[in-house]
Amino acid sequence: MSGSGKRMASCDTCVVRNRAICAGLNNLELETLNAIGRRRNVTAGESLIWEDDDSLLVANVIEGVLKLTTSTEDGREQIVGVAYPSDFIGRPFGQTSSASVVALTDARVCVFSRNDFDRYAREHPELEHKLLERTLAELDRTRSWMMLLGRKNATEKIATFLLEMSDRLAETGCAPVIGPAKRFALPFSRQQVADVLGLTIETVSRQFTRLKNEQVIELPSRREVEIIDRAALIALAG
Amino acid sequence: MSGSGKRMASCDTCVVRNRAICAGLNNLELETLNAIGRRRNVTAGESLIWEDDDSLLVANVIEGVLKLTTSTEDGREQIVGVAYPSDFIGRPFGQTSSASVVALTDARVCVFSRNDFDRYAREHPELEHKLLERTLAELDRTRSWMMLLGRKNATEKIATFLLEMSDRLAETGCAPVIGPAKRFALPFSRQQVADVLGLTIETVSRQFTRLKNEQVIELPSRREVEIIDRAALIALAG
DNA sequence: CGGGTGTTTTGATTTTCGTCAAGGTTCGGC
DNA sequence: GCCGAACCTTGACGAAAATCAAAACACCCG
Repeated sequence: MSGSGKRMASCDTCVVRNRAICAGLNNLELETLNAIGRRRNVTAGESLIWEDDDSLLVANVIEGVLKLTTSTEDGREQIVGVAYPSDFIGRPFGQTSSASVVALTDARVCVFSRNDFDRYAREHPELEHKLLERTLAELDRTRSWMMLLGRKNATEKIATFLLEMSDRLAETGCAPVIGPAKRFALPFSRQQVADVLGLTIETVSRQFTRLKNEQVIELPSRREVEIIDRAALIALAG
Repeated sequence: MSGSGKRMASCDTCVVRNRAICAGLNNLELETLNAIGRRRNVTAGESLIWEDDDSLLVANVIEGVLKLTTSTEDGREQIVGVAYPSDFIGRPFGQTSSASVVALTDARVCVFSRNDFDRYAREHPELEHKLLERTLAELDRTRSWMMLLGRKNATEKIATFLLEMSDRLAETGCAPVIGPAKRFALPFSRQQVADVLGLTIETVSRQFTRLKNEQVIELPSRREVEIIDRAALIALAG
């Protein structure tokens, strides 16, 4: 038995084993990684990392959704990223983290101390490569979000957001879903949607209502969205 | 002689040799890298990479400043990044580039075909590591810019922008400047400042005028800025 | 040096979204 | 099933920035 006590369950059974940055490691490498990490459950609303803290942790998301946020002193908040299963979170390599990480749903993560992880990564180029690819992809996504924040109006923001949600949440589903989700549960409150899009909660609410009235979407409950007219949504996304 | 014809001048004399991702490579490694890259001059306004193109190139900036932009079909533009000497540009590893790259000033870059670079990088973990550190830093910067785009008002945006310019341009100077630049030449037109901040040119112009009237800055010419009251600027940046 | 072009500034007006305020809805606990 | 708290929606209003328009300025080139 490699693990004892609080060490994590074997990576063999990990549901993100083939999608996270640990994909491609052989059994021996995986065992070493196993030895420095541990599983942790985070309940919705709980913080995993604080802004400007020394960023002691990095982690892989196994299950659930988490938000990355930055805020100003006077309390304005902006969500700068969203982490889904198999995503990597935290800031390796010697900087303090520029964002806090808070669970939006109950979540399960596989955490490492930053130091342990840094050391391990430097010894395993294949893992660093995976991390690099992931970071480049995240940078691309972030940049296209800048376009949204800087140049799109409220309607375009909401439409773009709903389309992205429908794509991202489809990937997460257990069944091999073909294409984007038509109906899904939002992992965000209205305020959090506002914090993603750089809007106020009132504007978000009004836009949702408007899209519902125009039969573009249906809102079966507060947290659920059904896309009725995807083409219209795409047109509105600009 | 390793190089013939259009191959680049030796990296030995490169001014960013110790700051770019090639720092830390030994002479042999550098020679191989030398063999797949070449120097290129880009004049102000010229494109190096087009949005959604197959991104055939990656490059290191040797001298000058370049912008990374994305645009919507209807012509709205957002500058999503700015590259200074020693920065890396382009999208390695198999994706199409999500932004176009255009020179703001005359610039000199050291370009590689994406395929050559990818192959070389995978064989040189030390270089991949440098690239990873750089990408992580860029992601941090981009995220703090999202905060600005989503949650700051015009005054705060302009103040933050001027402070960042003063820091970034100081680093670039030849002399070992201590601290941020008090006076500097903007590499951006008013329209480009607007495209960085998600504002219109008129709003940018009015904010500049206002800061000048309030004696926070001086504007010796269209492209020059002098920071008179840095503390006030910091306070305004929010 | 002067004229033409493109850029920037300034002004007037409109639009969008934020703010403030009140009323509903949902949900969990007792 | 009722109560309270948190969350969401709606409305009226106001402020900030966008838009539209025109004038002023810088710069290039003959």
